[in-house]
Amino acid sequence: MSDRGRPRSFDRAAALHRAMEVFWAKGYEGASLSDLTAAMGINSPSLYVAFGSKEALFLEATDLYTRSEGTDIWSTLEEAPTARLAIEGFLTETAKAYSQTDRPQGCLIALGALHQDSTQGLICQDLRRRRAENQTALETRLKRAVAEGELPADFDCQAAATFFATVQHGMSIQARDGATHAALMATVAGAMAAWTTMAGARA
Amino acid sequence: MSDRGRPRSFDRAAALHRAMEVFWAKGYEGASLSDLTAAMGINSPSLYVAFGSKEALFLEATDLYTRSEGTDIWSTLEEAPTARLAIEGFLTETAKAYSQTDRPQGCLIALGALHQDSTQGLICQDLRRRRAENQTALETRLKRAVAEGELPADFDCQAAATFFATVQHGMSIQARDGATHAALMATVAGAMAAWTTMAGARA
DNA sequence: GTATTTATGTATCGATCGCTACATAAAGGA
DNA sequence: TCCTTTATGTAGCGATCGATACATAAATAC
Repeated sequence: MSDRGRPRSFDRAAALHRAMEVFWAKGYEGASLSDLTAAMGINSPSLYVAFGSKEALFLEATDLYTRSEGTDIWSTLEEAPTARLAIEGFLTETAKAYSQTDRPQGCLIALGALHQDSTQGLICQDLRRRRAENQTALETRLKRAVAEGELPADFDCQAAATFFATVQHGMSIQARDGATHAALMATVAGAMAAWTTMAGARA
Repeated sequence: MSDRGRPRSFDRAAALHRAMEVFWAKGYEGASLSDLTAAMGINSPSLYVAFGSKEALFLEATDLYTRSEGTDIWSTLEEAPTARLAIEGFLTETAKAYSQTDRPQGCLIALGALHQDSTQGLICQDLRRRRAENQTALETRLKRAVAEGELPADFDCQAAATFFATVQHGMSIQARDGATHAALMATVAGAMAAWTTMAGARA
């Protein structure tokens, strides 16, 4: 059914990847249609036929971001044998990813659209949902550690998840300010110093 | 000399305060001239005569922000008797300020303009400078504690300052996501748990 | 072949962007 | 009073915003 008509003359996946990079570097409102079409190598009608609107393109770009850029960070969380190594790996991978120089610094999910606006309510809402999901993933991993006996029963998983998620968000701003990998790792060390106290303390 | 001509018919300081709130809520690029003039209760020519340009208005607004909203946070840092209380007070005041519901959540300095752009290079640069100054203030306070013997001589003041500054930046995003005062205090507790380890450890 | 469907390139659309020209109003200086 | 200076309100500047109308091109269906 859908293979009728004139075939698309550009690589949709490649164009989406370019769009993701533009949104990542400039944010939703900072990325103009001119920026996007120039980077994607297409004209605006092609963009609208293929993706629908700027808003839809952004949502699809963030989804691609989550599936591509986020995997190293979040797979570490799940696969590490202990919660401590999971958190440490999660933050270490974050430091590595955020300081890569061949791509925008910091996280698209964290920095893409922070200022709520009537015209971009959906965008802010979607990014907030993704941030909340990430924090939930942290909390789930910590709860698993409690259930497995690695952490004490009175360990406040929600508070700890909030803390580590907040640290990661701060690292996005730090990375945007040009922080080196070493500087980001200083933050990771600080966060893991907190772990030592949190995991060792008893009520 | 300057009291010649028709006198200004609006309160310049009050108008600047309104402008600050608009920039705070919407960011630099998200705040349009229409938004600003509407909030300030003036027409655009009055804005340009009184403030010069949108860019100059923003710079003046951030300066006002630093002098007004930032004092509680940063005075605590200087006045607290110990470094531990200084950091704890600094973060506690941050949690209180960022969760006020009668003003925008989070920090103007942290969230005002994160995406560098050809048209707003000065804005980004100015905010980065202010963020760097804040981190330096933290580092200076910690160095003082080392000099006074409160902290060990091998305490890594720079790394710790980076960590606490990053936590505060993360709290801005957390606050923008609607975090309650209690949620922000969970992050503060995490950061202070790090302090316990950092200040207690010996090389 | 013809009809249908979808994509592309050109050339815009109306709306809004930051900003300003212009005439007028309201003050002090002479 | 008249001149100069500064501020205000109206009205609109050129540029750019996100998004489309339109004719044409290129595929399948029949």
